[in-house]
Amino acid sequence: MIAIMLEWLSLLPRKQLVLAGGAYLFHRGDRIRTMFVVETGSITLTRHGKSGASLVLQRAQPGSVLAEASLFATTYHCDAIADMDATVLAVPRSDFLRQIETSPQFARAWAMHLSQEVRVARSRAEILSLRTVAERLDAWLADKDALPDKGTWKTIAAELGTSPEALYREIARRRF
Amino acid sequence: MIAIMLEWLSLLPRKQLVLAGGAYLFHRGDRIRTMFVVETGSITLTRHGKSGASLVLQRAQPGSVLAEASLFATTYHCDAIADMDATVLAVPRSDFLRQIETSPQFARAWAMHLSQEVRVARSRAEILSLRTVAERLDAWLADKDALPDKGTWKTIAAELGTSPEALYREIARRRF
DNA sequence: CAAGCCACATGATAGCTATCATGTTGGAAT
DNA sequence: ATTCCAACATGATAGCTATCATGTGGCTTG
Repeated sequence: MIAIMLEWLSLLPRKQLVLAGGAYLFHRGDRIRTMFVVETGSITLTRHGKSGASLVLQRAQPGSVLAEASLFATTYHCDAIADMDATVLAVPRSDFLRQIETSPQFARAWAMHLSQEVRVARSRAEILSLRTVAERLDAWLADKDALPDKGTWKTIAAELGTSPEALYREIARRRF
Repeated sequence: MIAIMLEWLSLLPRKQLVLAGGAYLFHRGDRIRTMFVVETGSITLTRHGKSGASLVLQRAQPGSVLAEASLFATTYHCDAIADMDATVLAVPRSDFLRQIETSPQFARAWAMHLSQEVRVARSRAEILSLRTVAERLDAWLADKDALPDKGTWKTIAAELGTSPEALYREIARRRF
């Protein structure tokens, strides 16, 4: 029942863009004409403040839709840069909007996608608001009900906002 | 341009529910028939794992829609409890769905609401993944471009996942 | 106007984690 | 089978923050 936007996009006219690592997909202020979905690699959306400080808004992995809110804006409010070599699918925004308006199934899939992203992002934020690695792992497990698979722990550590070492230690502590 | 779902709901049949602090609005496993919006007070959604560990999925303040993903599920996957005395508006899910299907404006408002929530939650998660209070405040400022108003610092501290004292110190440090 | 409360403020200390260093191991590739 | 690499593992240390304590000032309330 997990809707994959990539599949739905196969119904729409689209182009593939190839980006070298470090290349910009768009800049803040650019006019929005297109919706993007990451196919391979990864794209990071960053907002830069006046003071030079910056804030990551999204780390888009394969399958992720970029800047969902851009569907309803006229210009981008952030920069998009390829962290590594990447490919993205580009769908004209007008086609995307028309599809939402004319296909109830597509509109439903879009709403489900957004709801899911909200749920995931909120969970992550709540986990990260916990203070110790032990608490964060507990909370993560409340959502998964099983210890993470070996080979992926480093990734989980990043998801938990901690260092791999700290996670190794916490897991080791639980083997008794 | 900020869509307030509460306003849109005035178009739909709805009831007001009054909850005492500590009361459950729904339990995991309950059949979903209704969409809720918090009017006053606050409602927390919590998922409990087998091991006894728990994860907060959402802290809904006035104006927040509860468990947006429940629009497409048959039963709840979490518990909803009133942190304090609260009132919520209840809209039959069938009416909500029909409104989305029949009113393009409503569907658009719903999609905008979801996009906004995604953006906010992702930003918060990225801020919380930073290690020091200084970095978190910088990131927060990149989004706001101004120091927080006095009288709200405690709230900001919670948003930054830190203690009020730590935030006071960091702000004090910047007054030079 | 006095009392009370709450946010702001700052010092001291303990505790947890990031980081660096240094192995160990298991699987992939040749 | 040997090499190579990345994940897993664990020790030591420095640094940052949570927490407790204690104080100050402004605003509300009676």
